[in-house]
Amino acid sequence: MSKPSKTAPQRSDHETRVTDDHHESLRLWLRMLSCTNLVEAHIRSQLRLRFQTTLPRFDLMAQLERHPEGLKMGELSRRMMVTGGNVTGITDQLVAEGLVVREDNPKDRRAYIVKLTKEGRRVFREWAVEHEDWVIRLFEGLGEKEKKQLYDLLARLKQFVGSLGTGN
Amino acid sequence: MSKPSKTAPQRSDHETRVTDDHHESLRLWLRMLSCTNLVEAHIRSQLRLRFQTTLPRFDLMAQLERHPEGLKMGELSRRMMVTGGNVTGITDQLVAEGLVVREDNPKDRRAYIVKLTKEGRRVFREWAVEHEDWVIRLFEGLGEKEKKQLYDLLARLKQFVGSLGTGN
DNA sequence: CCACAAATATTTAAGGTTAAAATATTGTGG
DNA sequence: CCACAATATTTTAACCTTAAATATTTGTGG
Repeated sequence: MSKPSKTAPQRSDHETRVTDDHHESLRLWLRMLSCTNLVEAHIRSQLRLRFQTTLPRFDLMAQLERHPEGLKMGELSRRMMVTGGNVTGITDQLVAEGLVVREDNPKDRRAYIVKLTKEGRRVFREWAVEHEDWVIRLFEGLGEKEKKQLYDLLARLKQFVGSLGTGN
Repeated sequence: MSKPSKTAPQRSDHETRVTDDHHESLRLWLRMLSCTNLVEAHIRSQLRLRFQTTLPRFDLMAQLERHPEGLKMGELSRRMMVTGGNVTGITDQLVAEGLVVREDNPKDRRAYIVKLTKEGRRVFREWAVEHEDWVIRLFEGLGEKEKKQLYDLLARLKQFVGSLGTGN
């Protein structure tokens, strides 16, 4: 399907098809990237305006909110899909702001357990409600059915890309 | 739950554990974000390994390649969706590397015209071929029809989000 | 012509990001 | 017990990114 090939099919062959596919995938990727950038820019801007915070800070707290038992630095780094050194810096800030704590782990003194503080939980719950509102508004251009379609297509993409290994 | 099983692969990204029915848009957004991050990580890694360059550098050159007449700094910044100060730094590097030039514009001495050099065009053409190859492999998990569906859904999303204004 | 707003680009300060090196702890085989 | 690999985190250097402040030039109304 969709290999109509407006060009002279005098030799409709492998090369032609590969070339078409290249352009399709590339255009799809660029569109996906700009969509994500647009949404992300909105959210960053709102986090800054409304809560004087940043997306990585928010993201780290969101991970901890889903894991009340606490997470190690390395777990945070994997879940946030950033490198470990990065988590160190962001955690330092949040500790300084009193929103998270590093708890010593007597079982393994290499690894902390990072948790939200009481204040961190309180603050994050407020933020999360408003954050979800922004997201809902940003995706209002799609209907229920479209959202589900998009969700499912992205599931397939994610699974495939994830299966290719971390990318050396 | 209190014991982090070592065997569980644990997808480990933005998307884990948001299973409430009423949070469709949020889940969709988190999935979209992690898809984009996965693909982007692959590409950054390859650009670094294969060409010792970075995504912003590559992106700037890609914009110039599509506009042989040259672009002003501000145009680059809009197309790349980054702030102007950013483009200054990346352009400085590429000029130092001999891949782009700032041409003085006698019509308006506020604005340069930035273009690829001959060497820049040569190098970018090589890079672009391989870059397209990476992208097509990353999206091979989707069929033709699925790619088209995804492309169209993202078009709707992009148009809607774009219509909301810049947000601040 | 002149004052001044608008447009363009750069600089600055603060923070996010990475890969690689360094540090510290744990576990294991000999 | 000891050497040594594996694990967990931090540090470092380089780069990307932003928002705000600073020139510089252009255009316009008076």
